[in-house]
Amino acid sequence: MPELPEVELVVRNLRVHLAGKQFLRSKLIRSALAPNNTPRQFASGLRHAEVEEVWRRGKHILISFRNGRTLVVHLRMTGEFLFIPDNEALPAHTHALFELSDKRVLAFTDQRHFGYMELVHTAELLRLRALAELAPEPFSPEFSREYFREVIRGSRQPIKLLLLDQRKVLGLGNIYASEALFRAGINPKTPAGRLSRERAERLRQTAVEVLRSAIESNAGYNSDPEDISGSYTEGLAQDAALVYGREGSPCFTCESLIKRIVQGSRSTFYCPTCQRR
DNA sequence: ACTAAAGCCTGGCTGC
DNA sequence: TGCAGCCAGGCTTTAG
Repeated sequence: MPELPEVELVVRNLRVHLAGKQFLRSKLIRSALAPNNTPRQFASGLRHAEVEEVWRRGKHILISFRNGRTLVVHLRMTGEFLFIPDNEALPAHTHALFELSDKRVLAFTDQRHFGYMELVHTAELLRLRALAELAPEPFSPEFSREYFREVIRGSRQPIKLLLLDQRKVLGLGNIYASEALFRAGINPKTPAGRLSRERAERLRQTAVEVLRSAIESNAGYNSDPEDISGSYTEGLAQDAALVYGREGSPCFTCESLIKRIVQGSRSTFYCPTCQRR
Protein backbone atom coordinates (compact mmCIF):
# COMPACT_ATOMS: atom_id res chain seq x y z
CA MET A 1 0.00 0.00 0.00
CA PRO A 2 2.85 2.14 -0.93
CA GLU A 3 3.03 5.85 -1.49
CA LEU A 4 5.96 7.46 -3.28
CA PRO A 5 8.59 6.87 -0.55
CA GLU A 6 7.83 3.15 -0.41
CA VAL A 7 7.90 2.90 -4.20
CA GLU A 8 11.26 4.67 -4.19
CA LEU A 9 12.57 2.08 -1.76
CA VAL A 10 11.33 -0.78 -3.94
CA VAL A 11 13.00 0.82 -6.96
CA ARG A 12 16.32 1.10 -5.12
CA ASN A 13 16.14 -2.53 -4.06
CA LEU A 14 15.14 -3.76 -7.51
CA ARG A 15 18.01 -1.77 -8.99
CA VAL A 16 20.49 -3.64 -6.79
CA HIS A 17 19.09 -7.04 -7.71
CA LEU A 18 18.37 -6.47 -11.41
CA ALA A 19 21.37 -4.42 -12.57
CA GLY A 20 23.02 -6.17 -15.50
CA LYS A 21 20.71 -9.20 -15.28
CA GLN A 22 18.58 -10.72 -18.01
CA PHE A 23 14.97 -11.77 -17.69
CA LEU A 24 15.37 -15.26 -19.16
CA ARG A 25 11.74 -16.31 -19.08
CA SER A 26 8.69 -14.43 -17.85
CA LYS A 27 5.18 -15.59 -17.30
CA LEU A 28 1.98 -13.64 -16.90
CA ILE A 29 -0.08 -15.93 -14.69
CA ARG A 30 -3.11 -13.75 -14.19
CA SER A 31 -3.65 -12.05 -17.53
CA ALA A 32 -5.81 -9.24 -16.10
CA LEU A 33 -2.66 -7.92 -14.39
CA ALA A 34 -1.51 -6.65 -17.80
CA PRO A 35 -4.74 -6.02 -19.71
CA ASN A 36 -2.98 -4.31 -22.62
CA ASN A 37 -0.65 -7.25 -23.28
CA THR A 38 -1.46 -10.80 -24.25
CA PRO A 39 0.41 -13.34 -22.11
CA ARG A 40 2.26 -14.34 -25.29
CA GLN A 41 3.39 -10.75 -26.03
CA PHE A 42 4.39 -10.33 -22.43
CA ALA A 43 6.57 -13.44 -22.50
CA SER A 44 8.12 -12.82 -25.90
CA GLY A 45 8.79 -9.13 -25.29
CA LEU A 46 10.72 -9.96 -22.13
CA ARG A 47 12.49 -13.07 -23.39
CA HIS A 48 16.24 -12.73 -22.69
CA ALA A 49 15.73 -9.01 -22.14
CA GLU A 50 18.68 -7.36 -20.43
CA VAL A 51 17.90 -4.80 -17.75
CA GLU A 52 19.17 -1.36 -18.65
CA GLU A 53 17.65 0.78 -15.92
CA VAL A 54 15.20 0.61 -13.02
CA TRP A 55 13.55 3.93 -12.35
CA ARG A 56 10.36 5.57 -11.20
CA ARG A 57 7.81 8.17 -12.28
CA GLY A 58 5.52 9.08 -9.40
CA LYS A 59 4.34 5.77 -7.95
CA HIS A 60 4.99 3.88 -11.21
CA ILE A 61 7.98 1.53 -11.31
CA LEU A 62 9.74 1.43 -14.69
CA ILE A 63 12.09 -1.37 -15.71
CA SER A 64 13.75 -0.54 -19.04
CA PHE A 65 15.49 -3.20 -21.12
CA ARG A 66 18.12 -3.04 -23.82
CA ASN A 67 15.65 -4.51 -26.29
CA GLY A 68 13.76 -1.22 -26.37
CA ARG A 69 10.94 -2.27 -24.04
CA THR A 70 9.92 -0.97 -20.66
CA LEU A 71 7.87 -2.80 -18.08
CA VAL A 72 5.56 -0.36 -16.32
CA VAL A 73 4.41 -1.54 -12.88
CA HIS A 74 2.00 0.01 -10.42
CA LEU A 75 1.75 -1.69 -7.03
CA ARG A 76 -1.50 0.08 -6.08
CA MET A 77 -2.58 -1.23 -2.67
CA THR A 78 -1.05 -4.66 -2.23
CA GLY A 79 1.32 -5.33 -5.13
CA GLU A 80 4.69 -6.71 -4.10
CA PHE A 81 7.90 -8.07 -5.60
CA LEU A 82 9.69 -10.89 -3.84
CA PHE A 83 12.22 -13.62 -4.57
CA ILE A 84 11.10 -17.23 -4.39
CA PRO A 85 13.67 -19.32 -2.52
CA ASP A 86 14.70 -22.56 -4.26
CA ASN A 87 12.17 -25.36 -4.09
CA GLU A 88 9.57 -23.29 -2.33
CA ALA A 89 5.96 -23.13 -3.38
CA LEU A 90 4.65 -19.96 -4.98
CA PRO A 91 3.13 -17.53 -2.52
CA ALA A 92 -0.60 -16.91 -2.61
CA HIS A 93 -1.77 -14.42 -5.24
CA THR A 94 1.26 -14.77 -7.50
CA HIS A 95 0.29 -13.06 -10.74
CA ALA A 96 3.57 -12.94 -12.65
CA LEU A 97 6.94 -14.72 -12.54
CA PHE A 98 10.32 -13.64 -13.85
CA GLU A 99 13.24 -16.05 -14.09
CA LEU A 100 16.50 -14.12 -13.97
CA SER A 101 19.88 -14.90 -15.48
CA ASP A 102 21.28 -15.53 -12.00
CA LYS A 103 18.68 -18.33 -11.73
CA ARG A 104 16.66 -16.58 -9.11
CA VAL A 105 12.91 -16.29 -9.57
CA LEU A 106 11.21 -12.99 -8.98
CA ALA A 107 7.47 -13.07 -8.27
CA PHE A 108 4.85 -10.36 -8.36
CA THR A 109 2.06 -10.95 -5.86
CA ASP A 110 -1.07 -8.91 -5.31
CA GLN A 111 -3.70 -9.91 -2.82
CA ARG A 112 -6.32 -7.38 -3.86
CA HIS A 113 -5.76 -7.53 -7.64
CA PHE A 114 -5.48 -3.74 -7.99
CA GLY A 115 -1.90 -3.78 -9.28
CA TYR A 116 -1.09 -3.10 -12.89
CA MET A 117 1.60 -3.98 -15.43
CA GLU A 118 2.15 -3.05 -19.03
CA LEU A 119 5.03 -3.91 -21.33
CA VAL A 120 5.52 -1.10 -23.83
CA HIS A 121 8.01 0.12 -26.37
CA THR A 122 10.22 2.54 -24.46
CA ALA A 123 9.78 5.13 -27.20
CA GLU A 124 6.03 5.11 -26.56
CA LEU A 125 6.37 5.39 -22.80
CA LEU A 126 5.59 9.04 -22.39
CA ARG A 127 2.47 8.67 -24.49
CA LEU A 128 0.90 6.44 -21.85
CA ARG A 129 -1.85 8.48 -20.31
CA ALA A 130 -1.05 7.24 -16.83
CA LEU A 131 2.43 8.78 -17.13
CA ALA A 132 1.82 11.71 -19.44
CA GLU A 133 -0.61 13.48 -17.15
CA LEU A 134 1.39 13.22 -13.93
CA ALA A 135 2.47 16.30 -12.03
CA PRO A 136 6.20 17.12 -11.84
CA GLU A 137 8.35 15.00 -9.55
CA PRO A 138 8.16 16.49 -6.05
CA PHE A 139 11.97 16.68 -5.72
CA SER A 140 12.44 18.43 -9.04
CA PRO A 141 12.72 22.20 -9.56
CA GLU A 142 9.53 22.02 -11.65
CA PHE A 143 7.51 21.42 -8.48
CA SER A 144 8.00 25.06 -7.65
CA ARG A 145 6.25 27.70 -5.62
CA GLU A 146 4.86 29.14 -8.87
CA TYR A 147 3.68 25.73 -10.12
CA PHE A 148 1.83 24.97 -6.90
CA ARG A 149 0.27 28.41 -6.73
CA GLU A 150 -1.05 27.91 -10.27
CA VAL A 151 -2.42 24.43 -9.45
CA ILE A 152 -4.49 25.60 -6.49
CA ARG A 153 -5.56 28.91 -8.01
CA GLY A 154 -9.34 29.21 -8.04
CA SER A 155 -9.91 25.62 -6.84
CA ARG A 156 -12.76 25.04 -4.46
CA GLN A 157 -11.68 21.45 -3.90
CA PRO A 158 -10.79 20.57 -0.29
CA ILE A 159 -7.00 20.76 -0.08
CA LYS A 160 -6.71 17.14 1.12
CA LEU A 161 -8.34 15.86 -2.06
CA LEU A 162 -6.19 18.09 -4.25
CA LEU A 163 -3.07 16.69 -2.56
CA LEU A 164 -4.14 13.17 -3.56
CA ASP A 165 -4.62 14.09 -7.24
CA GLN A 166 -1.45 12.79 -8.92
CA ARG A 167 -1.96 15.15 -11.85
CA LYS A 168 -1.56 18.08 -9.49
CA VAL A 169 0.74 16.92 -6.69
CA LEU A 170 2.81 13.79 -7.19
CA GLY A 171 3.64 11.17 -4.61
CA LEU A 172 1.40 11.74 -1.63
CA GLY A 173 -1.11 9.05 -0.70
CA ASN A 174 -3.75 8.98 1.97
CA ILE A 175 -1.31 8.76 4.89
CA TYR A 176 1.24 11.36 3.87
CA ALA A 177 -1.49 13.78 2.72
CA SER A 178 -2.88 13.87 6.28
CA GLU A 179 0.63 14.10 7.70
CA ALA A 180 1.66 16.99 5.44
CA LEU A 181 -1.47 18.98 6.34
CA PHE A 182 -0.88 18.44 10.05
CA ARG A 183 2.73 19.55 9.82
CA ALA A 184 1.70 22.63 7.85
CA GLY A 185 -1.12 23.42 10.29
CA ILE A 186 -3.79 23.44 7.57
CA ASN A 187 -7.35 22.13 7.84
CA PRO A 188 -7.99 19.35 5.31
CA LYS A 189 -11.38 20.82 4.36
CA THR A 190 -10.00 24.24 3.40
CA PRO A 191 -10.75 24.99 -0.26
CA ALA A 192 -7.38 24.81 -2.03
CA GLY A 193 -7.78 28.17 -3.72
CA ARG A 194 -8.41 29.91 -0.40
CA LEU A 195 -4.94 29.29 0.99
CA SER A 196 -2.80 32.40 1.31
CA ARG A 197 0.46 32.49 -0.62
CA GLU A 198 2.41 31.94 2.56
CA ARG A 199 0.36 28.98 3.75
CA ALA A 200 0.37 27.40 0.29
CA GLU A 201 4.13 27.66 0.11
CA ARG A 202 4.47 26.23 3.59
CA LEU A 203 2.32 23.27 2.55
CA ARG A 204 4.32 22.68 -0.63
CA GLN A 205 7.57 22.62 1.30
CA THR A 206 6.09 20.42 4.00
CA ALA A 207 4.78 17.90 1.47
CA VAL A 208 8.24 17.56 -0.08
CA GLU A 209 9.79 17.26 3.36
CA VAL A 210 7.35 14.55 4.46
CA LEU A 211 8.19 12.49 1.37
CA ARG A 212 11.92 13.06 1.74
CA SER A 213 12.08 12.11 5.40
CA ALA A 214 9.93 9.03 4.79
CA ILE A 215 12.41 7.84 2.15
CA GLU A 216 15.31 8.43 4.51
CA SER A 217 13.81 6.64 7.47
CA ASN A 218 12.58 3.75 5.32
CA ALA A 219 15.96 3.36 3.66
CA GLY A 220 17.66 3.08 7.03
CA TYR A 221 15.13 0.58 8.23
CA ASN A 222 15.50 -2.00 5.48
CA SER A 223 18.12 -4.35 6.87
CA ASP A 224 17.46 -7.46 4.79
CA PRO A 225 18.91 -7.04 1.29
CA GLU A 226 16.71 -9.84 -0.03
CA ASP A 227 13.58 -8.01 1.08
CA ILE A 228 12.55 -5.92 -1.91
CA SER A 229 9.43 -4.40 -0.43
CA GLY A 230 11.23 -3.33 2.70
CA SER A 231 9.24 -1.72 5.37
CA TYR A 232 5.98 -0.76 3.74
CA THR A 233 4.35 -4.06 4.49
CA GLU A 234 5.33 -3.60 8.11
CA GLY A 235 3.46 -0.35 8.47
CA LEU A 236 6.43 1.86 9.17
CA ALA A 237 4.66 4.82 7.61
CA GLN A 238 1.84 4.40 10.07
CA ASP A 239 4.11 3.94 13.06
CA ALA A 240 5.77 7.29 12.37
CA ALA A 241 2.45 9.07 11.80
CA LEU A 242 1.54 12.07 13.93
CA VAL A 243 -2.17 12.00 13.01
CA TYR A 244 -2.89 9.13 10.60
CA GLY A 245 -4.75 6.31 12.35
CA ARG A 246 -4.81 8.21 15.65
CA GLU A 247 -8.51 9.05 15.91
CA GLY A 248 -9.44 9.77 19.53
CA SER A 249 -5.82 9.94 20.70
CA PRO A 250 -4.27 13.17 22.00
CA CYS A 251 -2.43 15.40 19.55
CA PHE A 252 1.32 15.25 20.19
CA THR A 253 1.44 19.04 20.07
CA CYS A 254 -1.64 20.26 21.95
CA GLU A 255 -3.34 17.14 23.38
CA SER A 256 -6.67 17.83 21.63
CA LEU A 257 -8.23 14.59 20.41
CA ILE A 258 -7.41 13.71 16.81
CA LYS A 259 -10.48 13.61 14.56
CA ARG A 260 -11.31 11.32 11.67
CA ILE A 261 -13.51 12.52 8.81
CA VAL A 262 -14.30 11.03 5.40
CA GLN A 263 -13.33 12.94 2.27
CA GLY A 264 -13.74 11.41 -1.16
CA SER A 265 -14.65 8.17 0.64
CA ARG A 266 -11.17 8.05 2.25
CA SER A 267 -10.33 8.65 5.89
CA THR A 268 -8.68 11.93 6.80
CA PHE A 269 -7.11 12.46 10.23
CA TYR A 270 -6.39 15.89 11.67
CA CYS A 271 -6.09 17.91 14.86
CA PRO A 272 -9.04 20.30 15.22
CA THR A 273 -6.92 22.71 17.25
CA CYS A 274 -3.62 22.77 15.37
CA GLN A 275 -5.42 22.72 12.02
CA ARG A 276 -8.20 25.21 12.62
CA ARG A 277 -8.36 26.65 9.10
C1' DA B 1 -14.93 22.03 -16.14
C1' DC B 2 -15.41 20.43 -11.80
C1' DT B 3 -16.90 17.04 -7.93
C1' DA B 4 -18.69 12.97 -5.78
C1' DA B 5 -19.58 8.18 -5.76
C1' DA B 6 -19.03 3.59 -7.33
C1' DG B 7 -16.10 0.04 -8.65
C1' DC B 8 -12.09 -3.04 -8.90
C1' DC B 9 -10.77 -7.46 -5.19
C1' DT B 10 -9.37 -10.10 -0.89
C1' DG B 11 -8.78 -10.52 3.84
C1' DG B 12 -8.34 -8.90 8.64
C1' DC B 13 -10.63 -7.07 12.45
C1' DT B 14 -14.69 -5.89 15.43
C1' DG B 15 -18.83 -6.64 17.57
C1' DC B 16 -22.83 -9.29 18.14
C1' DT C 1 -17.33 -20.29 16.96
C1' DG C 2 -19.74 -18.14 13.26
C1' DC C 3 -21.11 -14.47 10.72
C1' DA C 4 -22.23 -9.81 9.13
C1' DG C 5 -20.39 -5.51 8.50
C1' DC C 6 -16.72 -2.44 8.24
C1' DC C 7 -12.22 -1.12 6.95
C1' DA C 8 -7.90 -0.88 4.06
C1' DG C 9 -2.04 3.38 2.41
C1' DG C 10 -4.68 3.76 -5.23
C1' DC C 11 -6.64 4.98 -9.12
C1' DT C 12 -10.22 4.89 -12.98
C1' DT C 13 -14.73 5.31 -14.64
C1' DT C 14 -19.28 6.89 -14.41
C1' DA C 15 -22.79 9.99 -13.05
C1' DG C 16 -24.32 14.47 -11.81
